[in-house]
Amino acid sequence: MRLSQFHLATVKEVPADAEIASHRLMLRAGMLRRLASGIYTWSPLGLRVLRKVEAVVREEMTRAGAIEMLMPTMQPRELWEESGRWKKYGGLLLKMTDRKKQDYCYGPTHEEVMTDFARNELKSYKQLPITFFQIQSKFRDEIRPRFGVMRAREFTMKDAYSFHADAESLDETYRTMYAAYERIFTRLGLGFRAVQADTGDIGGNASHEFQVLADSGEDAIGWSDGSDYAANVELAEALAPAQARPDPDAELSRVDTPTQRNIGEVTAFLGIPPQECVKTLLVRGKDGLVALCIRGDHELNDVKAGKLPELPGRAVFASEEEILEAIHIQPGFIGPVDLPDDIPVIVDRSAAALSDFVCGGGTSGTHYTGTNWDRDARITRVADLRKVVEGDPSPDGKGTLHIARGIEVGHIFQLGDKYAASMRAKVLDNNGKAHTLLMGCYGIGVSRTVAAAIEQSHDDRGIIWPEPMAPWQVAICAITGKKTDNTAVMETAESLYNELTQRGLDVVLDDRGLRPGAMFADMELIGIPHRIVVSERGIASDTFEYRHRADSENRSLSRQELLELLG
RNA sequence: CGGGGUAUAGCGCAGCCUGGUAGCGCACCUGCUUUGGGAGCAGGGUGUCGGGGGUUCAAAUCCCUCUACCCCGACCA
Repeated sequence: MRLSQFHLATVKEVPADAEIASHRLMLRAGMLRRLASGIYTWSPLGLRVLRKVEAVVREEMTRAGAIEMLMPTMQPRELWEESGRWKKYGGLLLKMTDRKKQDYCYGPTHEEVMTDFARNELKSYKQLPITFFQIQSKFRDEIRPRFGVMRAREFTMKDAYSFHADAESLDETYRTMYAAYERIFTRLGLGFRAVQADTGDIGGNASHEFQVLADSGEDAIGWSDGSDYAANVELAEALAPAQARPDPDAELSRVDTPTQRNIGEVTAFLGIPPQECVKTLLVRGKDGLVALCIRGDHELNDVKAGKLPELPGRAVFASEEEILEAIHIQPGFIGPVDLPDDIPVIVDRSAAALSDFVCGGGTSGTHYTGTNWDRDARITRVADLRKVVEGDPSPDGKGTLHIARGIEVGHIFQLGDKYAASMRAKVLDNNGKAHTLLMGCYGIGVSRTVAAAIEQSHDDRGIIWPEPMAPWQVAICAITGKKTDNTAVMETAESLYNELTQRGLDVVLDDRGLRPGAMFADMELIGIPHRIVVSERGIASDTFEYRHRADSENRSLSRQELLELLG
């Protein structure tokens, strides 16, 4: 590619609303243009990168035995009614109506269409196992799109679906896909970690997320330093403290805390550490309010809480009005001591292990000290309710947990018969008997992966692409200089360009005739891994100036050395 | 959806409080000079001041309203 024939549109200034490095740099490099909230145009430069990611994904999926196909973005309501997700999927599902008043949605995922395809195409166990995949646009009407393509509403996803006669086969393909994902993210040059994950709304059994490690990541993952245990904190189990609860030795007494409503204020006021406090959170249960008690220094894990049998599948905090109506205690002063008997009290393992603790006093402006379970307060049940924190013991008993931030770029699930059963997708076994298909699904956020790579690899000058993702591997900058006769420079540059291209390298020739500083700044901003400068100076000494994007020094190389270096 | 904010040239912003000729930087166009780290000088404005309504002799500015976007919290590739 000759840059003079391309559309490169870098900018020095960026829109003020770009918050994170990848979004800022994608805009500055001119990879993206925002069309509407969470909806982006990929410029020619951006598309080159997107296509590189797609190519690696496609290659590895094919290597893993998956077969590419393409499903529509528009999906009829009937299929989503069959699976029960037309309503259940909620506001994320963008719905629309055609001129005949037929309802459709823009596909946020393709389990329904895929299962419909499978039940029509697959008749016999002899066709199994089989895995299909596609790379295609999805639309999810996110409540709050942000960070450019990191959390866009329209985005590019690779989604694959496998079909099986039995659980062993599903498990085998799941492991194959897991390995394929490791290969994909490794090949793309990303620092990532596979972690155990919650199955969320998609449902099913086993599930892993592939998280690119980056401080700006929206997910928190817990990993052990003593084993290969790693899990999304939504899922990571918080074990009960090793030591048994000490016997009570304090009297229960009520102290005035006139304006101290939260743990920070109460602990500062009473001069005690937060781990000696119990906070009581009221959430909406299936039947009235439910109290959740956790230690003052811990945070509620709402995914774990949502799975409690007392809750309707998700944890939603009760409003102040609901609380006042039900128990006549102001939030901030609620404790387990004075709760009405019809409110279940679910206590986190760590909170249950406390003695002589501080909790809400049950009347405005007071707290209890010296509180003890059983003697002073009722426990309906002890459960794992909190988020794991740095320093917790690993749930597998080996090592200590650490918390890292991650960007979820891939997610694989064993769905089992979740969709096949409701949509009656069956095949005949070797006895001619119909069996419901088992299913796995495997997603990669292709466009998000582009942003994640930048998040993980950039500096103050711009993007530093891992070579397999770079829009071009090599940039040749032709410095034509002040003399009118620059034929020598251009001829040398073009001959080098031709030679490298013939060797299979993806090369861009910057023949725009800009000043050197402007060329260098552009090539650094758009993150080209290898930069070669062709100038009169170099021609005079029969060398090329070379610099890798990650280096800070130039190297002077002969043509032969250069060719060897670039392989 | 709750809370906070913004909307003026392609981008980043000032002007608004205290109503009176639409402005700055970058980018862009023309010319000359310049050419190894985002060049200099001179000239050029490309605008429905987000939309609608109101107050006023006069509205970017004051009032009402609508819309869009952004940030902080509940979703997911």
